[in-house]
Amino acid sequence: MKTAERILLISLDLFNHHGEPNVSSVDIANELEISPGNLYYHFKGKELIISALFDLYQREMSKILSAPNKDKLNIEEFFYYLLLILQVSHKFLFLYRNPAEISEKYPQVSRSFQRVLASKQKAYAACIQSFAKQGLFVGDSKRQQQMVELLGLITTQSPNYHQLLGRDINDGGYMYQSLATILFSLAPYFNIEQDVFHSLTQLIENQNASTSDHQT
Amino acid sequence: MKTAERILLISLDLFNHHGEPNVSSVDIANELEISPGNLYYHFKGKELIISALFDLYQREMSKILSAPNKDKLNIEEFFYYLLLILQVSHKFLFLYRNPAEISEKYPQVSRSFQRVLASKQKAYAACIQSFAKQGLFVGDSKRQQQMVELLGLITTQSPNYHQLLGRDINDGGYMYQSLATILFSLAPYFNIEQDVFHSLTQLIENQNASTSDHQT
DNA sequence: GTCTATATCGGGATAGAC
DNA sequence: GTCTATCCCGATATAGAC
Repeated sequence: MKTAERILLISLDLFNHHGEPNVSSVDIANELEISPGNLYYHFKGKELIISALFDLYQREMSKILSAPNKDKLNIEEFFYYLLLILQVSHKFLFLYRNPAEISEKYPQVSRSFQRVLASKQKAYAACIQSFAKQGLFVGDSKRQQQMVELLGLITTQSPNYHQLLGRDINDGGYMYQSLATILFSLAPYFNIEQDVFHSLTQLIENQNASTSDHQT
Repeated sequence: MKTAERILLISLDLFNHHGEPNVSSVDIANELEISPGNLYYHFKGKELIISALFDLYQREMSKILSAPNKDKLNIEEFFYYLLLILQVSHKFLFLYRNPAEISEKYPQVSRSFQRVLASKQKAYAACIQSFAKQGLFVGDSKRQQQMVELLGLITTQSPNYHQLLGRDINDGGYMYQSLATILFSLAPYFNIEQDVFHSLTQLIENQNASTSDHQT
């Protein structure tokens, strides 16, 4: 593997685990067992590493966002869609962790990030609207908007929340808990058969159990 | 006002606005128009400032948490209770912003913080349980737990969420939006008269409007 | 209590040899 | 492409005068 690529992968890993500000260029170089000088040959500063990582994130996220045919989405597809989004977000966790700092230190990245998130919200809105049209979601436009807001909150902030409470988030088990929470909030507004709801619940719980065996 | 106290107040303000890691001791000294040496006379390092601030937070928060008589809580009281919690959290916003970093740099504070949050979750659970006993909340214990989880997520993470989307959070207007979101998620599981629900919605919206006139 | 001056340290950044 | 050596700078921390 090329050095430049290795740098990005290791940096991503370190940023996700320790938080971007806690990782210095020297840390990255040490972890790779190369010299700081060499690191700077490939990326002239942490800022460039971060924007390269952000580009990766952006590409992966927009691929997913544009994927579903939102005209006749069903509920299982929707939850799978949410899971994909959670997984990409998890892969680039560090971006979600300190909005205040990112926007102070890397305003460029921050603005692009906000655009990505805005299009994510738009995609959610499209999904809910599609459900409403199909008669699956029962609620006026204000409630639809509330639902979109709640989806955004849960999908972007649940890792922070779990970490705040001191839970281990590295294994990503929190993602299934997030899906369960979404299902919980969504269900009352949803016009779905009991067995679909039930099987979806089971599915999420099983996944959750399989990743969280060793948690508190 | 004593210098030590002034230091705490200014530090709190700077931390909340710019994020703790972006504020150096010199910044604090400059803002106060005192010398760095003088600052160190009062607090030997940022760490001590932070734990002093945390003590203030802890005291204010536990006063609120212990306040309500949870035996026969009504819904209006509950929302007022939530508002108080949101307000204290907002006052000490910086604590909520970077769980990863706080826990790496100040493990002591981080652990105490987790204890406070745990007791907050307990208080939510007690409220929901009380509602359930009064027949106001309709849902098995699993749903009650989900509700507690969602309350925790919304009340701790909504400022991060709004900031992530680039919204201005300094005026605290997001708090009413959070209450609206909570009402939205809670309502379907709640057995309340239409007019109570309606007046509560109105109340929250009016408050929201009065703070968010100048927002996007 | 408050100041000035200074020491120390770590991260960011670059030059030049290999 | 990679290394070593070095520089710069900002943040932390302390000593000693007033």
